[in-house]
Amino acid sequence: MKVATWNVNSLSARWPRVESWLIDQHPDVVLIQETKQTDVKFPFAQLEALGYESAHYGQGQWNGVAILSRIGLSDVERGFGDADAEARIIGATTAGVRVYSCYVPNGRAIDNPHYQYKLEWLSKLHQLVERRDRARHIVVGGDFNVAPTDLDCYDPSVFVGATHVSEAERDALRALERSGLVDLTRALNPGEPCYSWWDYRNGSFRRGWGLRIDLLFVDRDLLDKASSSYVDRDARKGEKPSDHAPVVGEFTI
DNA sequence: ATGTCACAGTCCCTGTGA
Repeated sequence: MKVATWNVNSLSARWPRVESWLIDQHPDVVLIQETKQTDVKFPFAQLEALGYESAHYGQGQWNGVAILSRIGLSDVERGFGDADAEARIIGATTAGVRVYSCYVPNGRAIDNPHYQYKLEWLSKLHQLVERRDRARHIVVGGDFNVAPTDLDCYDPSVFVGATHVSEAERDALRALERSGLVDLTRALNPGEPCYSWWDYRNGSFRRGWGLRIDLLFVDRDLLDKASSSYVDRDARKGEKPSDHAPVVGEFTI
Protein backbone atom coordinates (compact mmCIF):
# COMPACT_ATOMS: atom_id res chain seq x y z
CA MET A 1 0.00 0.00 0.00
CA LYS A 2 1.51 3.27 -1.19
CA VAL A 3 0.23 6.42 0.54
CA ALA A 4 1.22 9.99 -0.36
CA THR A 5 0.50 13.43 1.05
CA TRP A 6 0.85 16.48 -1.20
CA ASN A 7 0.01 20.14 -0.79
CA VAL A 8 -0.71 20.99 -4.44
CA ASN A 9 -1.24 24.77 -3.97
CA SER A 10 -4.41 24.91 -6.11
CA LEU A 11 -5.65 21.76 -7.80
CA SER A 12 -7.00 23.88 -10.67
CA ALA A 13 -3.55 25.31 -11.40
CA ARG A 14 -1.80 21.99 -10.65
CA TRP A 15 -4.06 19.47 -12.40
CA PRO A 16 -1.66 18.64 -15.28
CA ARG A 17 1.15 17.96 -12.78
CA VAL A 18 -1.11 15.99 -10.43
CA GLU A 19 -2.58 13.86 -13.21
CA SER A 20 0.81 12.91 -14.68
CA TRP A 21 2.19 12.21 -11.20
CA LEU A 22 -0.67 9.82 -10.42
CA ILE A 23 -0.09 8.01 -13.71
CA ASP A 24 3.68 7.78 -13.17
CA GLN A 25 3.73 6.89 -9.46
CA HIS A 26 0.54 4.83 -9.03
CA PRO A 27 -0.08 5.66 -5.37
CA ASP A 28 -2.98 3.78 -3.78
CA VAL A 29 -4.02 6.62 -1.48
CA VAL A 30 -3.32 10.35 -1.85
CA LEU A 31 -3.95 12.99 0.81
CA ILE A 32 -4.25 16.37 -0.89
CA GLN A 33 -4.16 19.85 0.65
CA GLU A 34 -4.92 23.33 -0.68
CA THR A 35 -7.22 22.33 -3.52
CA LYS A 36 -8.51 25.95 -3.45
CA GLN A 37 -11.66 24.70 -5.18
CA THR A 38 -15.35 24.29 -4.56
CA ASP A 39 -16.72 20.76 -4.85
CA VAL A 40 -18.24 21.79 -8.22
CA LYS A 41 -14.78 22.30 -9.74
CA PHE A 42 -13.15 19.22 -8.18
CA PRO A 43 -12.10 16.72 -10.93
CA PHE A 44 -14.11 13.73 -9.66
CA ALA A 45 -14.64 12.31 -13.17
CA GLN A 46 -11.02 12.70 -14.30
CA LEU A 47 -9.84 10.95 -11.13
CA GLU A 48 -12.35 8.16 -11.59
CA ALA A 49 -10.94 7.65 -15.10
CA LEU A 50 -7.54 7.12 -13.44
CA GLY A 51 -9.03 4.57 -11.06
CA TYR A 52 -9.54 6.76 -7.98
CA GLU A 53 -12.53 7.31 -5.79
CA SER A 54 -12.37 10.78 -4.22
CA ALA A 55 -13.73 12.66 -1.24
CA HIS A 56 -13.35 16.44 -1.16
CA TYR A 57 -13.93 19.03 1.52
CA GLY A 58 -13.81 22.16 -0.62
CA GLN A 59 -14.10 25.80 0.34
CA GLY A 60 -13.25 27.87 -2.75
CA GLN A 61 -10.55 30.51 -2.78
CA TRP A 62 -8.59 29.08 0.15
CA ASN A 63 -7.85 25.77 1.87
CA GLY A 64 -9.65 22.63 0.67
CA VAL A 65 -8.56 19.04 1.40
CA ALA A 66 -9.18 15.74 -0.35
CA ILE A 67 -8.55 12.00 -0.17
CA LEU A 68 -8.09 9.85 -3.28
CA SER A 69 -8.04 6.06 -3.15
CA ARG A 70 -7.95 3.18 -5.60
CA ILE A 71 -8.61 0.65 -2.80
CA GLY A 72 -11.99 1.85 -1.50
CA LEU A 73 -13.29 4.93 0.31
CA SER A 74 -16.02 5.08 2.95
CA ASP A 75 -17.15 6.84 6.15
CA VAL A 76 -16.08 10.31 5.02
CA GLU A 77 -15.75 12.89 7.81
CA ARG A 78 -15.44 16.61 7.01
CA GLY A 79 -14.02 19.03 9.58
CA PHE A 80 -13.92 18.55 13.36
CA GLY A 81 -17.69 18.77 13.71
CA ASP A 82 -17.43 22.23 15.27
CA ALA A 83 -18.18 25.77 14.04
CA ASP A 84 -14.87 26.18 12.14
CA ALA A 85 -15.80 27.19 8.57
CA GLU A 86 -12.30 26.59 7.13
CA ALA A 87 -11.97 23.35 5.12
CA ARG A 88 -8.77 21.93 6.62
CA ILE A 89 -9.37 18.28 7.53
CA ILE A 90 -11.09 15.34 5.90
CA GLY A 91 -11.10 11.73 7.03
CA ALA A 92 -12.13 8.44 5.42
CA THR A 93 -11.59 4.71 5.70
CA THR A 94 -9.72 2.92 2.93
CA ALA A 95 -8.76 -0.79 2.97
CA GLY A 96 -9.57 -0.82 6.68
CA VAL A 97 -7.20 2.07 7.48
CA ARG A 98 -8.52 5.36 8.85
CA VAL A 99 -6.81 8.19 6.95
CA TYR A 100 -6.90 11.96 7.43
CA SER A 101 -5.73 14.74 5.12
CA CYS A 102 -4.79 17.81 7.19
CA TYR A 103 -3.99 21.39 6.22
CA VAL A 104 -2.80 22.91 9.48
CA PRO A 105 -3.18 26.72 9.67
CA ASN A 106 -0.01 28.65 8.77
CA GLY A 107 0.03 30.86 11.87
CA ARG A 108 1.50 33.84 9.97
CA ALA A 109 3.43 35.28 13.00
CA ILE A 110 3.75 34.50 16.69
CA ASP A 111 1.90 37.70 17.65
CA ASN A 112 -0.84 37.19 15.04
CA PRO A 113 -4.26 35.87 16.15
CA HIS A 114 -3.86 33.23 13.41
CA TYR A 115 -1.08 31.66 15.49
CA GLN A 116 -3.54 31.02 18.35
CA TYR A 117 -5.97 29.60 15.80
CA LYS A 118 -3.18 27.25 14.66
CA LEU A 119 -2.49 26.01 18.20
CA GLU A 120 -6.22 25.53 18.89
CA TRP A 121 -6.56 23.65 15.59
CA LEU A 122 -3.67 21.33 16.53
CA SER A 123 -5.29 20.75 19.92
CA LYS A 124 -8.51 19.66 18.18
CA LEU A 125 -6.46 17.32 15.99
CA HIS A 126 -4.91 15.82 19.11
CA GLN A 127 -8.38 15.23 20.58
CA LEU A 128 -9.44 13.51 17.36
CA VAL A 129 -6.37 11.25 17.52
CA GLU A 130 -7.08 10.45 21.18
CA ARG A 131 -10.67 9.45 20.32
CA ARG A 132 -9.62 7.15 17.46
CA ASP A 133 -10.61 3.51 17.07
CA ARG A 134 -7.43 1.80 18.24
CA ALA A 135 -8.49 -1.46 16.57
CA ARG A 136 -7.74 0.18 13.20
CA HIS A 137 -4.56 1.45 11.61
CA ILE A 138 -4.48 5.24 11.24
CA VAL A 139 -2.61 7.66 8.98
CA VAL A 140 -2.76 11.36 9.83
CA GLY A 141 -0.97 13.12 7.01
CA GLY A 142 -0.75 16.55 5.52
CA ASP A 143 0.85 19.96 5.54
CA PHE A 144 1.48 20.56 9.24
CA ASN A 145 3.20 23.92 8.78
CA VAL A 146 5.54 22.87 11.61
CA ALA A 147 9.15 21.66 11.28
CA PRO A 148 9.32 19.08 14.09
CA THR A 149 13.02 19.69 14.99
CA ASP A 150 15.92 21.85 13.84
CA LEU A 151 17.02 19.00 11.55
CA ASP A 152 13.84 19.72 9.58
CA CYS A 153 14.86 23.33 8.89
CA TYR A 154 17.63 24.42 6.49
CA ASP A 155 18.83 27.23 8.78
CA PRO A 156 17.30 27.56 12.26
CA SER A 157 18.94 30.97 12.71
CA VAL A 158 16.65 32.38 10.00
CA PHE A 159 13.56 31.19 11.88
CA VAL A 160 14.33 32.51 15.37
CA GLY A 161 11.09 34.08 16.64
CA ALA A 162 9.11 32.82 13.65
CA THR A 163 6.25 30.37 13.29
CA HIS A 164 6.77 26.76 12.13
CA VAL A 165 9.56 26.14 14.69
CA SER A 166 8.19 27.46 18.01
CA GLU A 167 8.13 25.19 21.05
CA ALA A 168 4.34 25.39 21.33
CA GLU A 169 3.93 24.17 17.74
CA ARG A 170 6.52 21.45 18.15
CA ASP A 171 4.95 20.35 21.41
CA ALA A 172 1.61 19.98 19.61
CA LEU A 173 3.30 17.44 17.31
CA ARG A 174 4.91 15.68 20.29
CA ALA A 175 1.41 15.40 21.78
CA LEU A 176 0.39 13.35 18.73
CA GLU A 177 3.41 11.12 19.38
CA ARG A 178 2.46 10.74 23.05
CA SER A 179 -0.91 9.49 21.75
CA GLY A 180 0.89 6.66 19.97
CA LEU A 181 1.57 8.12 16.52
CA VAL A 182 4.97 8.09 14.81
CA ASP A 183 6.47 10.55 12.30
CA LEU A 184 7.00 7.95 9.57
CA THR A 185 9.51 9.76 7.32
CA ARG A 186 11.72 10.66 10.28
CA ALA A 187 11.48 7.17 11.80
CA LEU A 188 12.69 5.56 8.56
CA ASN A 189 15.25 8.24 7.66
CA PRO A 190 16.97 9.28 10.90
CA GLY A 191 19.46 12.10 10.41
CA GLU A 192 18.34 13.00 6.88
CA PRO A 193 16.64 16.38 6.37
CA CYS A 194 13.97 15.15 3.91
CA TYR A 195 12.69 18.66 3.18
CA SER A 196 9.24 18.78 1.57
CA TRP A 197 8.71 22.52 1.01
CA TRP A 198 10.78 25.26 -0.60
CA ASP A 199 9.68 28.90 -0.93
CA TYR A 200 9.02 29.95 -4.53
CA ARG A 201 11.12 33.05 -3.85
CA ASN A 202 14.89 33.47 -3.78
CA GLY A 203 15.59 30.33 -5.78
CA SER A 204 15.09 28.43 -2.54
CA PHE A 205 14.73 25.00 -4.16
CA ARG A 206 17.97 25.37 -6.13
CA ARG A 207 19.79 26.55 -2.98
CA GLY A 208 18.42 23.77 -0.80
CA TRP A 209 16.58 26.19 1.51
CA GLY A 210 13.78 23.84 2.55
CA LEU A 211 11.65 22.75 5.47
CA ARG A 212 10.19 19.36 6.33
CA ILE A 213 6.61 20.31 7.15
CA ASP A 214 4.63 17.69 5.20
CA LEU A 215 4.32 14.69 7.50
CA LEU A 216 2.78 11.24 7.73
CA PHE A 217 1.89 10.26 11.28
CA VAL A 218 1.02 6.56 11.62
CA ASP A 219 0.23 4.22 14.50
CA ARG A 220 3.14 2.15 15.84
CA ASP A 221 1.81 -1.12 14.44
CA LEU A 222 1.64 0.45 10.99
CA LEU A 223 5.26 1.62 11.36
CA ASP A 224 6.18 -2.05 11.81
CA LYS A 225 4.61 -2.73 8.41
CA ALA A 226 6.29 0.23 6.68
CA SER A 227 8.99 -0.49 4.10
CA SER A 228 9.98 3.04 3.08
CA SER A 229 9.18 6.74 3.22
CA TYR A 230 10.61 9.41 0.96
CA VAL A 231 10.10 12.83 -0.59
CA ASP A 232 9.56 12.92 -4.36
CA ARG A 233 11.75 15.95 -5.09
CA ASP A 234 11.32 15.47 -8.85
CA ALA A 235 7.73 16.72 -8.47
CA ARG A 236 9.13 20.08 -7.25
CA LYS A 237 11.09 20.52 -10.51
CA GLY A 238 9.99 21.56 -14.00
CA GLU A 239 6.99 23.52 -15.25
CA LYS A 240 4.52 25.03 -12.79
CA PRO A 241 5.37 22.95 -9.72
CA SER A 242 3.69 23.27 -6.35
CA ASP A 243 5.98 24.74 -3.69
CA HIS A 244 5.55 21.39 -1.85
CA ALA A 245 6.78 17.95 -2.97
CA PRO A 246 4.77 14.78 -2.29
CA VAL A 247 5.79 12.72 0.76
CA VAL A 248 5.29 8.98 0.30
CA GLY A 249 4.96 6.03 2.68
CA GLU A 250 4.92 2.38 1.59
CA PHE A 251 3.46 -0.45 3.68
CA THR A 252 3.04 -4.20 3.45
CA ILE A 253 -0.40 -4.93 4.87
C1' DA B 1 14.98 38.47 4.00
C1' DT B 2 12.26 37.97 -0.04
C1' DG B 3 14.93 36.90 -6.78
C1' DT B 4 7.31 33.81 -6.61
C1' DC B 5 2.85 31.99 -7.33
C1' DA B 6 -2.30 31.86 -7.10
C1' DC B 7 -6.61 33.90 -6.07
C1' DA B 8 -10.56 37.36 -6.52
C1' DG B 9 -12.02 41.67 -7.76
C1' DT B 10 -10.85 46.73 -8.16
C1' DC B 11 -10.36 42.89 -13.91
C1' DC B 12 -4.39 43.31 -17.54
C1' DC B 13 -3.17 45.73 -12.17
C1' DT B 14 -3.72 45.45 -6.97
C1' DG B 15 -4.26 43.44 -2.26
C1' DT B 16 -4.01 39.21 0.23
C1' DG B 17 -2.20 34.78 1.70
C1' DA B 18 1.36 31.58 1.64
